[in-house]
Amino acid sequence: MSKQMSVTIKDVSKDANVSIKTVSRVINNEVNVSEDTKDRVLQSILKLGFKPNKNAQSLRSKRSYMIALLYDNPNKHYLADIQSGILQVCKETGYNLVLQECNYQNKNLGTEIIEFIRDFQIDGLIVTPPLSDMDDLLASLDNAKVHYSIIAPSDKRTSSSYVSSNDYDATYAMTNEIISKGHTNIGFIKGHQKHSASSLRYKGFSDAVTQKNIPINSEWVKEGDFSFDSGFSAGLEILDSPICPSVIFASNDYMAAGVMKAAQMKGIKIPSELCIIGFDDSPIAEQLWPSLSTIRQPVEEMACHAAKILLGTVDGLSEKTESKEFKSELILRESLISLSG
Amino acid sequence: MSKQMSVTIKDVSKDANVSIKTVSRVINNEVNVSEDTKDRVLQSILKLGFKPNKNAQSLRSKRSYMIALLYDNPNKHYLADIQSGILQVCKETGYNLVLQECNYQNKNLGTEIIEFIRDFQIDGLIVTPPLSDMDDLLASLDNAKVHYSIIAPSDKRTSSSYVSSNDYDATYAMTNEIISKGHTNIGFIKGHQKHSASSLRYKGFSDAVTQKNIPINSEWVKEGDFSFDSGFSAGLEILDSPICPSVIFASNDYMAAGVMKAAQMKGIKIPSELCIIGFDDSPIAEQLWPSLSTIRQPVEEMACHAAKILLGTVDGLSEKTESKEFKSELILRESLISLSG
DNA sequence: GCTATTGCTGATATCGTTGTCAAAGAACAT
DNA sequence: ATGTTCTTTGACAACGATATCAGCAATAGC
Repeated sequence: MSKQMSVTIKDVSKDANVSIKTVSRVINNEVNVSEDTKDRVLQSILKLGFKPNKNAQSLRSKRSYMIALLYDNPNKHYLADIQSGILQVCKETGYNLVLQECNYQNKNLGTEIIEFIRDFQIDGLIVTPPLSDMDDLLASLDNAKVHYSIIAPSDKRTSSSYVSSNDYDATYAMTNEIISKGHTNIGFIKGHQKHSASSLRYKGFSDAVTQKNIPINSEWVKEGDFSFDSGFSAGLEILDSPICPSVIFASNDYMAAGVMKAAQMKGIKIPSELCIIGFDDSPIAEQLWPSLSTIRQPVEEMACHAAKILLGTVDGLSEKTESKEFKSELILRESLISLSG
Repeated sequence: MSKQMSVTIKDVSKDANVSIKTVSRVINNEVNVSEDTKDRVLQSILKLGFKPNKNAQSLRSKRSYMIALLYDNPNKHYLADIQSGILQVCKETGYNLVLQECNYQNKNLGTEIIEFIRDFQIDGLIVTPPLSDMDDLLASLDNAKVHYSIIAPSDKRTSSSYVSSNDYDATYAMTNEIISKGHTNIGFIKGHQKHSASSLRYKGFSDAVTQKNIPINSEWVKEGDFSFDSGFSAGLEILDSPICPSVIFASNDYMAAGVMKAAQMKGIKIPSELCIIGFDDSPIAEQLWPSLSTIRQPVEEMACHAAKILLGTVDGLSEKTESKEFKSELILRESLISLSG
């Protein structure tokens, strides 16, 4: 054991008394290897503790066994959930995950990413919002024949590999829930313009109220950017209106938390004087008091599925997986009650 | 441009009319290349858009230009900050970051990690708590001659490559701040046993009160695990005591948030009836109402520094960087006020 | 019985770099 | 003029895998 040399395919071939090519065949599960030799090779592999050298494999076969996560998202919990989901699949399949932080305003993003993929021979990408909405980026990727799967794209028809959630249906349903509790004065805080989810969520809300003939008061509709601070200032603005709504529906939980803080600072009691609704079921939703009613999206599962889709197209061994829309779930907690009086 | 072949060192060597070895010398900034030929080669590289193939480099030189982040930490914000810090340095140096989630209870962790490093020829590791406290793991790494740098290790003397924070000093100072505001009935919620930070933080607290001859009421000292839920239940227990403390100091912000929720559910007013202190200056600290007094650690900077240390030992080009202890900062917000009456 | 097909196997080239080593020329000392 | 050292350079092997292609049995088809 004085030599720290690692075991190579050559050592295995000697031990099993076959050619290196045959060992390679066994490793890669190729057909046309007799059961007999296959067993012999597998035994030698086990005996010697052989592990194929990934770099050599990559060099020759142009595959790196690495996928990258593309993101430009300030929501750390969201990202962490995405990462967990992907890592689960990676662990099962022996792939590895590389992080690639992007700036969606970067003009050269497409070329830079393609360069990155070439440099490291990354096998595939998982694209997250808001990058999933950048058609020109996706076009560059298509053009360069890069494998990728998208989480929550705006336009599902353009791409065959995606996972999405039913943002529209979710806010639509939640809005009806709000209305059923007797509320008619409802404020809404939109999310970041660049996220397709923002417009979908708003549309679900506005369609629901419009169908019940409830007017939308434009003073109560503000634009945020999914951050706590933007929710906080939007909340202050709305609560400064001459007449206040009895509910504010924010497009995510962080903004809802901002609204809650704004209300509490103004001495407005929640939920008796103001109900607040969020979106995402972030940990903070349950940690606030009163706890936030919100909408749960199975983010981790979605990421898991996205990784499976990607590896299905990239890896011959993995089974093919279909695109899928995930259903959201209404979570009703303390911050929403029936309108009193 | 019909052929999608990438430019290799061979093409460059032809274009510059030198041998491939000379091109290699230029790429790797080796000495003993005349200015003249160096310029010529650099020009050709630029002209042809040559990028060395990382897999070939790795295969031959046994370096992958990848470092891995080892973690087993449920605190997603903490991890996200760590990742950001490391990624900054990676971006500058051309390295890439691979994530490796671990289970600190896994008996074979050491061998599995070493196997992972061998498989992907990972150049170095950054080890985060609680893994940074596992002496046997670090011993395995030393034994396998793996390069690594540690974030917040328990015992700074054993390792030369680490970044740490002054947890003890920070809680000591904060406790004095609390006492200076007239409080003598102080509760404390410890963190996860396995984290060295937990005992350091508690010791800072207990030393400070003991020095002022303030007794520690064991009913007000609970053990949590850094999670919101553990803080919540510890909070409930403490607040069920016959006499309540006027301050509860939690070992991190999530547990502090749990205490706050527990208090608010019981109708206890914060901060007039109960002050709450956290640790970490997580985003939630500012998002709660009243906002949390806490202690800020420069986590992202620390991670940045840890990455620099690692690359200094791994990469000949990067400059050597020293281990460092980072100073924490007291953040005084609404949740701590002077004792009234 | 002879050719065509199929299944299994191995020799050798190859991927794109870096490492080894030797050679050529310049510079310097004797 | 000669030997020694230093600088600069290139030919070729090597890293550890996969790809190509050819060879050899065994089976099938006529």
